[in-house]
Amino acid sequence: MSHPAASNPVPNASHFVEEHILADRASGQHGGRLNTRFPPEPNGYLHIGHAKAICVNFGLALRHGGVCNLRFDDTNPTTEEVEYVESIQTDVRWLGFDWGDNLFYASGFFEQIYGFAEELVRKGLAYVCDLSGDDVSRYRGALTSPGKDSPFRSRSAEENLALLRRMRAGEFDEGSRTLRAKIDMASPNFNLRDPVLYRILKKPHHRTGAAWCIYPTYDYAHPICDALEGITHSLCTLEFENHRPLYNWVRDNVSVAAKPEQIEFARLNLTYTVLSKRKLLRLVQEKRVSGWDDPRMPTLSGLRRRGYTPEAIRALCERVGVAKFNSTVDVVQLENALRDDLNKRAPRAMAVLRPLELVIENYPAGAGEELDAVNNPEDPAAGTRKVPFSARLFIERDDFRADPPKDFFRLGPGREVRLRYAYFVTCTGFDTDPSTGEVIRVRCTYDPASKGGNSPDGRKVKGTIHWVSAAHALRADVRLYDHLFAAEHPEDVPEGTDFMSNLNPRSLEVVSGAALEPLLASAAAGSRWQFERQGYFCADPQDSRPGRPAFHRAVSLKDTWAKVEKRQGGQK
RNA sequence: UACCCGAUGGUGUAACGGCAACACAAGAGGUUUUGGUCCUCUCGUUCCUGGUUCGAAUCCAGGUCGGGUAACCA
Repeated sequence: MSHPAASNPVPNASHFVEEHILADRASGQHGGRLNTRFPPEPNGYLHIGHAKAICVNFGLALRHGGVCNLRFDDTNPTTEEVEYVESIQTDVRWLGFDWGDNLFYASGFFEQIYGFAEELVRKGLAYVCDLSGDDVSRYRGALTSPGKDSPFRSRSAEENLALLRRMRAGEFDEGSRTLRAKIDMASPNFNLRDPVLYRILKKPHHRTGAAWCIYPTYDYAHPICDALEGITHSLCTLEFENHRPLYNWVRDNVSVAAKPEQIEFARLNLTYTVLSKRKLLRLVQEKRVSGWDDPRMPTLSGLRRRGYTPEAIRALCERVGVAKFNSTVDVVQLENALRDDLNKRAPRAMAVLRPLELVIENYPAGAGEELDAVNNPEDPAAGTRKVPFSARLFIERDDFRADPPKDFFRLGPGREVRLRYAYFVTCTGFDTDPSTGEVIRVRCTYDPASKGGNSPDGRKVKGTIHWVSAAHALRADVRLYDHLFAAEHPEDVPEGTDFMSNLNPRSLEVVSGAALEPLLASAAAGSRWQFERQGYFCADPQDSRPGRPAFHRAVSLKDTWAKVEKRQGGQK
């Protein structure tokens, strides 16, 4: 029977899952209700891939007056910890979603899940199997050949029930027995070749403590939790497609009233990034990053610390869409979503990352003044501020060239530029370190008539550069980041190596002694700024010291000049 | 070799049998006190072959290519 969605397109649906749901509601499926769920396993921190699942599940509920539950899928105590339970809640809230009272744990249903196991046993649909792990997998058969029945498959319901109860009571060793569904050892779908429902795990659980020594598997527990919570649409990723028949088997063979349906969609992949909890855990454990919240990590805590906004992440999730094609999104999409958001909101400030002294020879020594600067040209309501100016400034080392190429618009001998919000200055010369040849000071004169950066005589300059008064500069440490991985697809590696070999050795550059405009001394922890002409930066309390703040560069501004220069370099 | 799923510009998505659209990237130009922002323009014989139809990205058949699946992980 075809689904209503197939023959009756639904307007206002932005993707196939939404279309499916709207069709269900229109036809009265699930009593017309919508209840989704986000079911993380608390064995790691949430990352940008989870953000997509969160946005899809919570977003759908929000848009259509439904409910989205947060459920911890904590059926395997060997890898799960409370630290993760807490971070996951923090991250989901930070992303901007609220589960209200609908917080659940699979472990909260353990008693009922077990009860359904006894039901399956009584119905002759499950049996206790004494095969070892190796034998279970041997009996399962291969891709092209059917499996064969376990010798324990035909035990009586009474015997199975007794055995199951003894399993629960802890009478058997870990790994010595399992409860298995009796389905079809010859099924072309491996998931139906008598899947394990319960295994013996003599491990304490972070919520149920020592109450259990048998734990249900995902395939068995998940549909039951969904049904018990009244989930209508159980959304998951593509690799569970083959599990759907098993999902339905469990749902239909235990006495739960609800009939949730599983729908699969493609997970998010990003270039220059790995998104697997196992791999991220390795980066943390092997100390290739400073922790789960290292600003280079694709975790939500890392992105947050880096300066990403929840709005930008949600915008990305909206833009990538929901489909069944396994794709990889260019990481510049993420970066661009942040630029988009922060361009509108972030206050501007001037910050010189690599200071080079600029002396204005005709500006009265020892004098100074305060100049007006616009806080955000995109937002007039943000107002203006005063910036201190004097004869000795710092400018960006990159903004001066002793021998500038033709299309370099910045400062060079004899050239005139605008100091943003200040004056036009003309370079009169520069001093070098006699031993190294390095430029240590640039000299110039200013035009008093150009105060504020205006040119009353209509004179044009191609370049406008930022600056900070040397005497007023706030010294700070600034961390510049590049992709954590140097390869576009980090998992594409030659035989014998793994994704770790693609780590980018230059993913972190610490610039110490940047010169910032004094205003930044009051930057609140986590506040985000645009350092003019450079990028968006976030104040980090963890790395700051008194009088010496630290900033992370969340993302650079687009840099047309860098592109031009690179192209010219490539021509040579 | 079995089963399941998929295929639309460089990338990610849209189209619901009727002019292939949007975002990003790339390129060209314009505006600009950020080489930012903003604006304009350029960039596709919809994987192939055949069929149904007045008409196919869409429906059908066969193929090709890609992904997933043989944990007591989720």
